[in-house]
Amino acid sequence: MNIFEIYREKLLNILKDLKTKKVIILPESLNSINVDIPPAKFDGDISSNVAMILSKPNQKPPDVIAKIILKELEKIDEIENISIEKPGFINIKFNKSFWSNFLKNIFNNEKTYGVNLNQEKKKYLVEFVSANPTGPLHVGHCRGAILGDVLCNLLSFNQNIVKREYYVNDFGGQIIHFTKSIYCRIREILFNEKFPTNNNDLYPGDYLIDIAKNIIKKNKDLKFDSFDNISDKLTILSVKESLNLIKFNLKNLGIEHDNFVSERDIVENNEVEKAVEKLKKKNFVYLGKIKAPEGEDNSKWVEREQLLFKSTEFGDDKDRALQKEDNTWTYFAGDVAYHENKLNRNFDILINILGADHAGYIKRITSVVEALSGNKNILNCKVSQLVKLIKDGKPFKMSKRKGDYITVEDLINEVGKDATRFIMLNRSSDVELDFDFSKVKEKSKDNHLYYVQYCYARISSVFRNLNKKINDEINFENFDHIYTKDEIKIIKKIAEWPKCIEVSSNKLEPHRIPSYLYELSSEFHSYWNLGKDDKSKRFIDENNKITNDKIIFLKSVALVIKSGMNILGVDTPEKM
RNA sequence: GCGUCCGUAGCUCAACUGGAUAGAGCGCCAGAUUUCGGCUCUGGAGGUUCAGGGUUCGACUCCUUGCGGACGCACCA
Repeated sequence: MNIFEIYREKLLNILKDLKTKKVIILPESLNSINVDIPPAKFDGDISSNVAMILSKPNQKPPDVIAKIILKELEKIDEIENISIEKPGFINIKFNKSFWSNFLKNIFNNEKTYGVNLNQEKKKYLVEFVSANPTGPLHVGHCRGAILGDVLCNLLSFNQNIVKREYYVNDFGGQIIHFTKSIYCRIREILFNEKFPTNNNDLYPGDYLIDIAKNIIKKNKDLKFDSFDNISDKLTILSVKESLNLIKFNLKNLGIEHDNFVSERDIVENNEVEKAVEKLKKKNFVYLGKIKAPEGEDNSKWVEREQLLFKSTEFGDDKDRALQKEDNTWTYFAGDVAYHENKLNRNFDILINILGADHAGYIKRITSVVEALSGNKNILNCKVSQLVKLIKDGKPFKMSKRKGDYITVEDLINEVGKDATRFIMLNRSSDVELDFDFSKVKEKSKDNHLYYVQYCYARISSVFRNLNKKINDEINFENFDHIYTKDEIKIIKKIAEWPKCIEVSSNKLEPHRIPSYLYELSSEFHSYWNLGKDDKSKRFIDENNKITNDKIIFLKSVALVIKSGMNILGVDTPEKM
């Protein structure tokens, strides 16, 4: 039940009809014809730009075209009034009973209200977080994690098949350093050997001590007398422990991945060789040299002949190295193999969520996916910009105990899962985000999460006071109630919900959802406040009764809020 | 030097892949309510959308040049 979609269809049918009658000529594409919400001042419910689009091919001014279409639209019963505005917009106003029919239709199929049913269903693979398994998650990972999770929720809400994936970088230099750090901590615990403080490669964080203790406890038979003897086994154990830490953090954020892919497995299964071989066959690999970047300190730069991928053919600014000096694979080579692995699993769309600091990586990875698949549009990378934490108007750091990081755990302990998720999603991921602790904890209109949750709680309280359940069946017999102007304003907002979902999922930009929910809540609270002065506008009357139309009205608001909050992964408590 | 993202009200940000007179919240001003200057409610002021040029019926949105800010620019992951 998307009234914008329905009326777009109706318009297109009218156009096709007029075309066969040779009244008008249609342009090649009808995509730019849309049905929208008119600005509030025009007293219309929906509007269309159709006349402007048809103006050129027909060589007639828009208002002339608009008048032709208007005549056809007038035949539709539920339309009360049509007007043509300045350049040629057509504004449609529905009659009053339209809105009760609309609500009735929502509850005919309440589970799919908002779902874009006309959209083609696809198989998505969303890779997100993929933080190095060398410690707990910190705030920097948090925004991308939530963005990825909510995109998945959104896509599956729209009935697509979605897999959440985490790429575990359990291979390479960082992991060796990490394992060595764990080894030193174990020696510290078991043999009282002082942890080296002069080695910058080692990880200093205190959480390593906990990991070390866990490993000792779970592996009583292991001997820690030589790093070389134990490093293979210890690497696996260390990665496992720190991955557990990450999974715990993610769980507290309400996030669970379907699949963890290990870089080590990719390398050890010779998938890198196979992927590079494939690129070679397609002639995208050669031996060559890379120039040092300009404007930086290049004193240490050594130019050297090496195996390169021709990413410049796809618009990258330089070709990218596949092999290191010692002939082992670069991180990029591993990622090439990983993406070949993804491609072989037959998804329609791959989505990667990256942090702002990895934005420079996008060009080469999209290049290589295009090279491997021949498909330019299969991989879609989303970047989430930085988060600035603010307390008392100043940027601040929370936990010194755990190194310089502010961890996800700190954040959740401080403000909770729901607030973290809601605030992180409140802005476009393209924009830096201020995360203001004092505001997040405030119980006022300023706190958007609180305001939306409060709306749901108020609705729940009505049902509670009446000893009714919000999920009780609705009686639609003889339902043709005429809603008031104030109510219709809110019902119109409810009608916008499918549009909000459509735009959010097409652009992969879920930040519209919190904004939408805030607007809906705001209108609902205003309506609620009207009941202060005007008792007829209260939901429960003097005799402690409620009318059927008000139940339906309340339930429709609750339905949309609940459904929106589900997508955001945020709770809707019935009492606050 | 190059690449990516951003620049909108005093502040924090929206603007439905190019639509109409650019919208919210906070702050400010004026009222209402209130045992209070706090909370809540109603209304109001506030804009050359960083600057210039271009594309068209129509530009915050697209192209181009410049300015300003953030991030990145190994064989590290």
